[in-house]
Amino acid sequence: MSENMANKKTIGTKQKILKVSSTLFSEYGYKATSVRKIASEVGIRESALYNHFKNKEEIFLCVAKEIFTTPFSQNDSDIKESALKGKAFLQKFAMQYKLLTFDKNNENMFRLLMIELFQNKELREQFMNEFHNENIKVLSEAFFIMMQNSLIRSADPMMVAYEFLSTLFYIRLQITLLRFDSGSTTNLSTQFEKHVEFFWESIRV
Amino acid sequence: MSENMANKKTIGTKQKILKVSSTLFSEYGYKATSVRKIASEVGIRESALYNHFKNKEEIFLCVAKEIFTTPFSQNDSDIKESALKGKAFLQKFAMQYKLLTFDKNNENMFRLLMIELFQNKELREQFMNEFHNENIKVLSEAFFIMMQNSLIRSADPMMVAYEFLSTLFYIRLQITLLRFDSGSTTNLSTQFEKHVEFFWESIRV
DNA sequence: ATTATAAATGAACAACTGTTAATTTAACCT
DNA sequence: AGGTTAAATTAACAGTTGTTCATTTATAAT
Repeated sequence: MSENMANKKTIGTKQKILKVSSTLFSEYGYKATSVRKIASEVGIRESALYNHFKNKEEIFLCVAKEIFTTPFSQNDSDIKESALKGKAFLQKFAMQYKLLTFDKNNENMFRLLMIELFQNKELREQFMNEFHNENIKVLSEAFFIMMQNSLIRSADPMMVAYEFLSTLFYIRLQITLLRFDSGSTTNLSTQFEKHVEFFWESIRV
Repeated sequence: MSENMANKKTIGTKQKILKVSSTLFSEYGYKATSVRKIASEVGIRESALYNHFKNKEEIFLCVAKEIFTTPFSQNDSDIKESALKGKAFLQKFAMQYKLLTFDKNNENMFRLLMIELFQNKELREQFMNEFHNENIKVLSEAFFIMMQNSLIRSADPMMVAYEFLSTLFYIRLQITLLRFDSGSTTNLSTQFEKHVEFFWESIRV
């Protein structure tokens, strides 16, 4: 019971530190975010941070770990099934991508990723693996199945996956940029759907 | 004569400062690059920098100005002519994009752009205007002409331009990331050509 | 009530930041 | 040779950085 309560309180401020840090890091980047700024927004002195984290970098690593917790993951049997639906699969995939783009938390994480991409080697590798390769894998499996069932014209599935994914990424980057300056994204928000339409017309047999 | 020589010397170190700064900024970003580091790599004391630039920001702005000096720019008559060649136009465009990607100086500038994209509003706007809109304009004009001449299937030219450009950007980002870690880009270097091939098959009538 | 433990505080540290001032060095023109 | 001027140096500033340490405060268990 003692541990429970103690933990509860600890986790309370610890979580608060992570939340505040996440916001600050994703706005100003690692270097420009000072431990004093974090502490002041949490409501404690900077020395109190060190009761919860070894140092600034540990805080950052904890925040960065959340970047790649993709909320949607499809297992292989799912893919096999939905890939048979052809266009509907692409629509679903693009819609999930769109949801991530407009989700407040994911938006912050994406911005943090972009800011620190060239500063942090580990982040770079994770970007390649979990952001790129993972999506390419899912997509190319789906395109392969579509080709087998003659839903789309035959080509290198990985190539097709690359083409489909790259535009999604570019749309997301542009939207994130616009929203960072509180700009309107009404024009771009339908881009995901338009992309699927265009792409399907490009590959369907 | 006096002014000439004096200027020559001034421009000598001034240029050297810009060159060194460009390298450092594009590796560590603005905040993490100190004036002392710049000065030491130039071979002077940090106070001597202020004989050439008002402050650190002015150095950065001078460096940043070079980001968008696109070495290739096509005027309207050029576009009209080469667009009629259809696929060849896309190949030429992609090849120029590829050259920029692998050009040492442009590579640094691109990295700097990515690093500071979410830190500098002016850079963000310039990215949108000169990096995105400018290319979209050229491409959509070309696609429009191709549609008029029934070289490609009819669609919204800007939409098609967007689709074509986004993949080029994504390839460039990936190559720049790999090269930053001295990774091999042999797989990706042919991606530009593959993209054109795939895309042309997607739109040709 | 006493004790044990975790969390927060205030103060200080050494290192680093961008920038300024006074001064010296070096190159050029007359 | 003397004078002018730009460019470099040395030294210092005030502020910020991440981090540590001794101390106090608060919480929960015995």
